[in-house]
Amino acid sequence: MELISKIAAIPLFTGLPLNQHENIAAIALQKTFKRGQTIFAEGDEGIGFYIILSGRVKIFKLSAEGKEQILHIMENQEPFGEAAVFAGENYPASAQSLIETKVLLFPRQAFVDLISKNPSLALNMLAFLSRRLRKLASLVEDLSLKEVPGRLAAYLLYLSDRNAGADILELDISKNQLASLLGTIPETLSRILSRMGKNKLIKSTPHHIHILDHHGLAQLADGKKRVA
Amino acid sequence: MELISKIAAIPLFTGLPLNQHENIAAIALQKTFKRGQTIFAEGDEGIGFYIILSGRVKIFKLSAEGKEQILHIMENQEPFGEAAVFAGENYPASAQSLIETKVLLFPRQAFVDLISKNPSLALNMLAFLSRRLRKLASLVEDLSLKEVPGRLAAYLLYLSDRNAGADILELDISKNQLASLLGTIPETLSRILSRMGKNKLIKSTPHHIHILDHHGLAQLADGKKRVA
DNA sequence: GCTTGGCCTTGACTTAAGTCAACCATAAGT
DNA sequence: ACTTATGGTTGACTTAAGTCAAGGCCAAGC
Repeated sequence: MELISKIAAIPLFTGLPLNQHENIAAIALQKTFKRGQTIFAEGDEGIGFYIILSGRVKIFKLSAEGKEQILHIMENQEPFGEAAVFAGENYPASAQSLIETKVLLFPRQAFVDLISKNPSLALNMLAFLSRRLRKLASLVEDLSLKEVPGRLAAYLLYLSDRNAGADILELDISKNQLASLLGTIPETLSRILSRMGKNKLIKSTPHHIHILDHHGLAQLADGKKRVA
Repeated sequence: MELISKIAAIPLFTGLPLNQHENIAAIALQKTFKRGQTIFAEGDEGIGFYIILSGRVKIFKLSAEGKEQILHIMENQEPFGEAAVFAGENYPASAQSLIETKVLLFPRQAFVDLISKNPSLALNMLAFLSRRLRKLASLVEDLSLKEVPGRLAAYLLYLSDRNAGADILELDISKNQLASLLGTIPETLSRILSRMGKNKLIKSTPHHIHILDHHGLAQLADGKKRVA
């Protein structure tokens, strides 16, 4: 069956005995969300966790006044909502699709049963949670210890790294969303992009950013330089 | 042996088959750190993870200019440094003892072996990592979406909750450290404590904070009010 | 007793980034 | 083709919180 081959390709499930893929497929539910749909909201009961088959999802928190802080942007075959499965009973943040998105939903109890019979699945999950923890720790560091130009520089270098050091980056999220990911607002982001442009660090167009000076961005990212 | 009974009492190890406690004890190393000692630094090779037997440890990040952001304060029987065991190979943040501290160190590979043979240990660990993830997400939320008075109010209420809703809180960390935990600096913290005092929300003394108005603090914490 | 050094507080000043508001450009809908 | 959103940019202004500097307080040590 087709679902099994999809599951076999998911990093979280690599290294498992092959027959386990069937068991996993047996408990998974396929779901589709259109652009902008809420998958779950902070505080909702944690019915299970999700893996993205295609599309893109933001995980975020909202303030009382409606300001949004994005914690992660999930793509590809990444899992999300796991924290609610293993601790507490509700989701610690909200999830919304940014574009049309297909996911697998793994109901809580069935997945816990599965994991308690598969040590290597447990270890995979531990690795994923640990990586998530690292990313969040680094977000805290950025928010607390860097100013916005530094955060942006770090993010651009991160994108470049993910694309084998490419100089031309395609922005897969809107600049509004990027501002929210960086913990700022669109106006500030816009001003800083333009300052970076004047400093010949980057060239910004609506959907792409061209990196002109990797080294300069790196200095910005770790606070060794400022942008005029 | 005494070590085994200590291990049996640690939350991470509850629900395990009794004979496993011996195996756990067999791989644990006891260590003692004096006040102010570095247990590991960000980027160090992750040799294993720790559980606190007594004392207090801060987990933190440092900026280029030396500003510090505390991610967690660990006490009692809490584990730390796990992220380095299950993903990546180095510690994502630094750890330093705040007072004299005794820990157990579990070497990486030995513990991974143990966990892959004990599903309930794996599930316990998943629960701990998930809770850590929640706490970090909430720190991000605080840093990004609340101002300092709101963060402080939230922290005071959290302390009060942990003490069965007590009104008189003993500060177990210095105000300098508290400032670092809240993502600010001692001067700002000091000013805000004094503003809260003038607003009859709290009464601050060197080592204690007396909560006068729970409701008012709660409103501050979720941005429904401000402090003059 | 006096001195030293943390720790904390207070004041005067600076600054990064947020708010408010106007405006432009591109894409979509009638 | 015109209108309407939506996303993005720019300018003038405000503000929370940081910096720099001075001073107070208490405990530890000579």
